[in-house]
Amino acid sequence: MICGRPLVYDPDSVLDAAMLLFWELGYEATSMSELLRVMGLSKSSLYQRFGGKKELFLQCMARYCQRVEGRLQEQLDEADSALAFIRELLLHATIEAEDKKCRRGCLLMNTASEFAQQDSEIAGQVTLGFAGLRSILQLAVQRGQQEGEITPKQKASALAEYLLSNIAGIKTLVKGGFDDCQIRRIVEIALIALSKQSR
Amino acid sequence: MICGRPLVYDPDSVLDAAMLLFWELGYEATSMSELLRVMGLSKSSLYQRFGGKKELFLQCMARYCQRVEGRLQEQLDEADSALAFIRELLLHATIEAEDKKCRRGCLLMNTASEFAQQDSEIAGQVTLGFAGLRSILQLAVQRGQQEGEITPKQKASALAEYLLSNIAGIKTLVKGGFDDCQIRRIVEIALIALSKQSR
DNA sequence: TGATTTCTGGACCGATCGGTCCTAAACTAC
DNA sequence: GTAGTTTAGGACCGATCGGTCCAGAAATCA
Repeated sequence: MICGRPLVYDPDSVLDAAMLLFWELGYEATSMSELLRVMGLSKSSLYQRFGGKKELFLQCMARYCQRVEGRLQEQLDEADSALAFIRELLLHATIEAEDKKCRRGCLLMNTASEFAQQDSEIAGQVTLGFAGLRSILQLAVQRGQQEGEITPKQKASALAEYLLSNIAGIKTLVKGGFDDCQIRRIVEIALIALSKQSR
Repeated sequence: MICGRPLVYDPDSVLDAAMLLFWELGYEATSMSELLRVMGLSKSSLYQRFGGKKELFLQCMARYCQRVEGRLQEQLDEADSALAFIRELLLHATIEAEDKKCRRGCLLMNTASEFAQQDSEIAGQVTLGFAGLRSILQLAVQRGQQEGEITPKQKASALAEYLLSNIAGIKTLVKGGFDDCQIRRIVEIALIALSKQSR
């Protein structure tokens, strides 16, 4: 049995702290020294446990995606109707749009925007994250179609991608300074395309 | 009359070079040394003429917004129908979605995403840019309503914001790796909300 | 020609970047 | 106890960051 000096920190919680900082500032604007500060551990501990900055970031991304997907799946399961779930999801951005400061948006969207396709590893993680969200949205759309609240005239996959696009767009506008009233108006229009009367 | 040594560079064209680099890499990931390289001038010239990195960036932003707004206004004026103009605008992102590399998106959206509301000067420039785009989109929607291709049941301003959101969302998905077929499907769904039959 | 003005090239600056490495501490197994 | 193993702290690294400054070049004006 191999067992040396025990850790004095909880790997999960320090990873959460790092995730929050990356989420708020973005990858480039986050320095290792700030990460060390919020994670509360020494340089050698960070490098030994998590690798370098990029590796740490990838772990944060994976953790973020996993957590978001879990939460959404849960909310979808508990929702009275799939359409209500989708509306709440789109309206979620209004929370950040109400108070001005600290609009961190969505780590996945932020990363897609910051890196585009410049780094293959990060692009891969972004693709994974998008696929995860897309599949949950697709399930929601399919359920909505069965429940009769969403038009069956469009493929569920296409509507899911449309919704993903709207989430990304709304997050961007909130970051750009849009307020919650504007966002609410956008959401209501965005939902029109889902409605049964369309086309 | 005061007149010293003449400039050996064209201020407009070096500003364009800087704009392209910021556009491709984002603010944080762009270094002064790289800017000097692509602009082809010496450090003292850059600092004397454009101020520091942030001032240079703000000038690039302003130039970008001004140029984009001009181009869009022109295209709208020349368009056969306002709806056709809007469709083309949304489909514009498919160009970058066709070939994989170098997906720089839109400098304005990128900046909104990178800075959120963290820097007041930059946030102000982003707000200005959004307002400019919004007003052009609103003109287009109004014209489309007059032409009978866009529903009069929604306010033009709300539809304009909805379109802005969709542009932002599509740009983000393209950066995240979506291909042109997926984008085309999203655009067609996004346009449903504008159609006269809706609601 | 000389004075004045402006621009250019690059030396130079402290600070910070991400990252390595070495020593000591804390634990288990024997 | 001692050996073996893993963690923690922090000194230290070269590179690069954005930015300043100064000497000299190139123009106009007297």
